Amino acid sequence: MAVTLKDVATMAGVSVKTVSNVVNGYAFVKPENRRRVEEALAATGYRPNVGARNLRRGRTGFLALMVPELSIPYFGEMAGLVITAAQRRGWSVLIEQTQGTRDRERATVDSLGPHLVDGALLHPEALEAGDFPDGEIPLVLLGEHAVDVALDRVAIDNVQAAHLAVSHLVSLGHRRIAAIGANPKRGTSSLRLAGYLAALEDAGLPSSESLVEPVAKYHRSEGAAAMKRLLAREEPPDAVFCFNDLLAVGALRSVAEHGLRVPHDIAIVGFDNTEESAFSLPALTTISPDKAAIAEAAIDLIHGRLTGTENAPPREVQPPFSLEIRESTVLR
Amino acid sequence: MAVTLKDVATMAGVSVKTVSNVVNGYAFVKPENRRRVEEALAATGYRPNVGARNLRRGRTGFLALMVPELSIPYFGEMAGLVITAAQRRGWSVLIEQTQGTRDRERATVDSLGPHLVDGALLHPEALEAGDFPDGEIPLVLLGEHAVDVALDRVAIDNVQAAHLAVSHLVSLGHRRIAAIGANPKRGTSSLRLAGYLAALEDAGLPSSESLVEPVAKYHRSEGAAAMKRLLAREEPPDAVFCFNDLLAVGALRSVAEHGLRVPHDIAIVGFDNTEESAFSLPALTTISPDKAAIAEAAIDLIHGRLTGTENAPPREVQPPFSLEIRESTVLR
DNA sequence: GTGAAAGCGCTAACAG
DNA sequence: CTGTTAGCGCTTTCAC
Repeated sequence: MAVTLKDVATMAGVSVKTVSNVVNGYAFVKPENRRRVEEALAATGYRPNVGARNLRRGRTGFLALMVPELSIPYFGEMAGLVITAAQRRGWSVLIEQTQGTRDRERATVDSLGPHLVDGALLHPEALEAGDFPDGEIPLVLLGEHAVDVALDRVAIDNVQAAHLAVSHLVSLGHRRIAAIGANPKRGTSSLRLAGYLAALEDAGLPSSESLVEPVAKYHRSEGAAAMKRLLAREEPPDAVFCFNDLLAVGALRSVAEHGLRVPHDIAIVGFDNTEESAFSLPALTTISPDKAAIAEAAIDLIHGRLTGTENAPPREVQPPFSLEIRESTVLR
Repeated sequence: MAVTLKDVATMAGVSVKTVSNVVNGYAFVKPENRRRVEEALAATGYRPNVGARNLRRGRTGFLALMVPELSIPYFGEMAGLVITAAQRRGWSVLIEQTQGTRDRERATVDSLGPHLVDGALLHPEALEAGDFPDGEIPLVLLGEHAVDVALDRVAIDNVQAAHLAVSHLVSLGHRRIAAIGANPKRGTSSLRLAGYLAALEDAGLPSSESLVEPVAKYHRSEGAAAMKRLLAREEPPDAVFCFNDLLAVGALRSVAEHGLRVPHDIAIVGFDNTEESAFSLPALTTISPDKAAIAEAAIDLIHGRLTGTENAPPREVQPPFSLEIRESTVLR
């Protein structure tokens, strides 16, 4: 069996309290006792029972991170950064996958008691306003989801980012700029769509939705299929703004299979700056959100709620982003 | 404050035990009482305190998964599958990242008390035999790491897989087959290297290590750099076996930048069949381990240790793998 | 400075 | 069938 505080106390000939004091770094312990306790600690290889400690303290030491799918590069990268950021505050991270379905998201959110985790970072895809539990633990929303709920939120300015991406295409002289990624079923993509339309309008280009290709999922295969549809049109576009890098990678493939070249015949811009996008052929021009800043901000928000002013109004943090210009729009 | 079992009991006018029985689905409860308890449960919105329950039961409901980096596609995909497999057994998964350094791996492994998690799946990169703690909780090793320690282990047959990949290249008529990925500092790549060398030998080709390019990390940039070195040689290879897909993707880029074509001038094979590899240009021929089977097997092993015969000798499971033939070796 | 004792919320005996 | 009673291992009053 595992060594308990009591075992150590008996061995050192002191009370549990004293051992607890030593273990928790309490300063005022008689040197003599401290020495004996430390010896016993070392001899037994004592390790605190985190569960018991947390039961007593009323915290768990865990944070939950809810994402659609870890196999999607953006979420894999974000999860890695969140884990790193959480670690600095002494938290371990528990990951839940929802596949982006409302059912799974609701089930996950419902299971998040204050006993299980101290807080949670949510990347919802389909959750609606009423689905959120009443603030037992601090929740932070990640990403652009448009749901209207009074929670802390961290996301880059998606409208501006999309605007920047499309303006880049405009400045390169493209006139028929399509978009891949609108998703009518979910509010998810509305901001990027808005930024796209606004940029066209600002450029004096016809900003209808006729050049917008919807997709069901933000996966490579959907990007490829959408690009095929675009290329089959009477007047194919001369540039495409994809709502994420995965879609853009798929689009790249369809363009190549069609015998056309990027960026000569069609320019392509992605979104997320996943590591993969720097190595595709051609490398993708893409919106690069400061992912580390997103992770840090989210962890800080949770930490703030837990320590400071519990009932402050919801905060919204917008980390910086930039446009990473690569070969898919500008040939080196 | 959160609702406790006691609150519900008071409200329903029964004892905690009865409420506990209802909550835990114990069959024999007087219908009348059951009804009242269920009402109270619903009225209060009671949710069990997992921490307390586990403290009592001596289990935690958590499993740890240790990987180098979640942003590496293979690990992102594996983590996703592990979480899914664990969920079916009622476990939540805690993810720890080590960057593949021995220090961080050791720190992680040391922190894995029986109080924190019920078991752990480890994907060590640099850990050595003596670094493992003495079996307080069931540990399962993932991947080909060559360390010699008496633990359950799940990995495809890396020697055979590498052999298959290289034999494919041989059967296509290639004679100067290089390898990218040997890593002298770590034992990690020794099996794939062995398979590569064996395949060359079996084919009657000179199997020296002269065509082997070492890398420090299995990242795209290292693959690109290694391929550059290969292309700068007096006699460049006509095919390359990369020890993972990331290296292969990097290699693909260097070949393109060099003005050569894959597979016409150089054929390339990867390893892992990450989703990205199906969409690179050209799509990668790659070894495809059955990742879902790996995840399932690992979870089953932990489960087995926890329920069944604790002290059975270590088991080694070798899930199936296959060769996914794509454009980087055979033009469609 | 340190010990004794209470109890965090829950489940597992053990009576009844 | 159900109530009472002990703890799980820890931290925290509160005395001494």
